[in-house]
Amino acid sequence: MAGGVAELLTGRMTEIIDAARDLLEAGGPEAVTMRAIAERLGIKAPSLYKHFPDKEALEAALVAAGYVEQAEAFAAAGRSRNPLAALARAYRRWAMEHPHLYMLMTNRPLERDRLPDGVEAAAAAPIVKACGGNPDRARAAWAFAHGMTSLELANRFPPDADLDAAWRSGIDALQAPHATQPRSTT
Amino acid sequence: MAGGVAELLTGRMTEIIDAARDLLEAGGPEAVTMRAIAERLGIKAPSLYKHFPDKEALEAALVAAGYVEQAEAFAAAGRSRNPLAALARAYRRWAMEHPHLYMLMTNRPLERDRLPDGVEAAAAAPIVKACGGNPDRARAAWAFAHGMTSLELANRFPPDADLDAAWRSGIDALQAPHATQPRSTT
DNA sequence: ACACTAGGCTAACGACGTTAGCCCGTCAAG
DNA sequence: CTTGACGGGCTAACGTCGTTAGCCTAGTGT
Repeated sequence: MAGGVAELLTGRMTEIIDAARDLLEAGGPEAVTMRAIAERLGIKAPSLYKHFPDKEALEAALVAAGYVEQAEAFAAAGRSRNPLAALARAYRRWAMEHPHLYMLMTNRPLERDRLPDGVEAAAAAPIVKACGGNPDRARAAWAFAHGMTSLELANRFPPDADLDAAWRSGIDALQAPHATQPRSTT
Repeated sequence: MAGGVAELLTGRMTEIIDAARDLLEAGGPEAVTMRAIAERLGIKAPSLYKHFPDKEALEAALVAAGYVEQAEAFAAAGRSRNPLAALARAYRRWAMEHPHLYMLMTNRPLERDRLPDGVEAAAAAPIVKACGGNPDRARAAWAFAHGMTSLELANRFPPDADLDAAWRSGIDALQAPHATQPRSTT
């Protein structure tokens, strides 16, 4: 059984995940209840446990599907010229189109053994490439994008903030163009 | 009415918030139940509703207290030379010391009218100052710090990632607009 | 003396995740 | 055919959660 969670999804499982996702995107996280998922499928809540051991496992599958979809959205942007800016746009865009799913994917610890291996790494790969393979800078850029996105979704910026300008400012700074000296301040 | 939530806290209210906070820091968010808070105070859960209209209001008060405390921790760092780096260290440090509270403060929307006015702004002010008053760059820096912190707390970085290096890389890039070395031979 | 109020209490409701146990259809092996 | 395993439904129920209704008591201002 090694492989952990990388088990294949039976048809019924994907139906369940789709139902959960519809509820999530329509009504936020508190709309995703076992009873509501079941009702949407015309079955009763306990039947869901024939397919997933518990709600957390179901959510983990939802998150995994999200990462796959996200990775697809990023792949195209990664091939652009000025890939960092394009990726940032794609990142923000995807999150704004699926705000609740994005938060489910990033908020809270969510132990990694619930996720198929490498699913996160695949989504992150284009960013690393866009940072010229510098993993520290790539993580910084990822953190910046996630931070902007998370704060925007959580409504943490003042209403008059110019978020486009903030994104530009950050991307601009984090670009790894000239003067990529690891030691800059003497 | 005006003033919103800026009402003063009666003695009993701060006791309740302290109890909630103890539970939060000790057992994570799901340990914070109305019954558990009450038990810690030697009373019963419904009595809490004599002091807070609902659990969300109680959590909002907890979050507000967190912002105040955070702002205090940042104030000192803001007065350092190289304030951006010092603030980043303080930011990360505070979050690591209060991980659950930090997540409660930043995750999920949490409508702002629950918070006393300006409590967020006060915490953000030193960052703006450290960015030479450039608000876009300040927001980018804030987002970077929050992103790094959030991803670290959510266990999103691979175990072998050098987070100190990533922080350094980001701070370095975001420092001042154009390679504004503090003392470049002026 | 009396009413008001702050702040406790018990009982209970409905929604939630979850478990136990039953049942029925399909289908391969005898 | 019969049979037996099993996938995938079902009902009933449990314990926990936030929350409400309604009662009671000690202190206080008039």
